[in-house]
Amino acid sequence: MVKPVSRPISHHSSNALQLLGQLVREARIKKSMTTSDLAARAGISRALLQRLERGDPSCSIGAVFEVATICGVPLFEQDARQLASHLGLHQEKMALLPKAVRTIAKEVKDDF
Amino acid sequence: MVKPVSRPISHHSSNALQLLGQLVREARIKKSMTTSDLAARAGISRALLQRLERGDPSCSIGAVFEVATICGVPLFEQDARQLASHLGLHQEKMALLPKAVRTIAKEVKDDF
DNA sequence: TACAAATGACTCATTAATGAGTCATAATGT
DNA sequence: ACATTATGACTCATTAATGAGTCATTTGTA
Repeated sequence: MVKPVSRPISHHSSNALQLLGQLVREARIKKSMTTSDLAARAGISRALLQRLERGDPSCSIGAVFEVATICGVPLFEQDARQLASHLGLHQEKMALLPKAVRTIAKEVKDDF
Repeated sequence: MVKPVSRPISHHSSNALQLLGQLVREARIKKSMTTSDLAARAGISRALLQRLERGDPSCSIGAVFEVATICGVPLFEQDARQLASHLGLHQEKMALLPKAVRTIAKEVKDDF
């Protein structure tokens, strides 16, 4: 009965996770919403919201982003319209990139 | 055998998810890493990485952030140091906020 | 062109996340 | 100060995510 080791995570990622959680919490309080309120609006359980705000890495990103959106926490851009247009631009941009990455062939012919 | 309806998600959240996935993919290609390479470095499966890049909302945010970090995709700030300091500032800031949000008591005494 | 490798898109078994519930404690408004 | 409500922190059953594997297709290069 050993408790399985959780997925290792870099310090930087962990910081980002915690910051996002705090931003959500701050925004929630600023809007005078209870944890139950926000959870209900986001269609998730209160328990999950609590884990979100704590910066739990195992939460689904969909849930986190949805909550952030409801609270008005900016995900990438300040403005939603910018987000949508950025998505479009990137889609066009991606079309120009190579479809597959080619790895340097591992040293052939060194069998002497 | 009905396929369970996936968690409803707002358009805005969906956009953000897809954008993040594309940024990861773009960064990966720019660094000439294969999906297998990046997945291995992040400690996840190739299948999960593919779902990440597609913007799948069900992926764990820990996996997504870790991959983004490895690729050098900025999560919030441009600079990692800013991220860490922001986290500190927010922690102090939070100490000043109310610990609990109080809901207006539901109309009492309307039983006539 | 032909070959080797990368990608995308699946299935399925296993593992982990989520929801529901409970309890103790802390915080708020009256 | 008191009553009420919010919060935090658990457990556990259920549900969904993840990893491993496979196959067809596409891509880049010799």
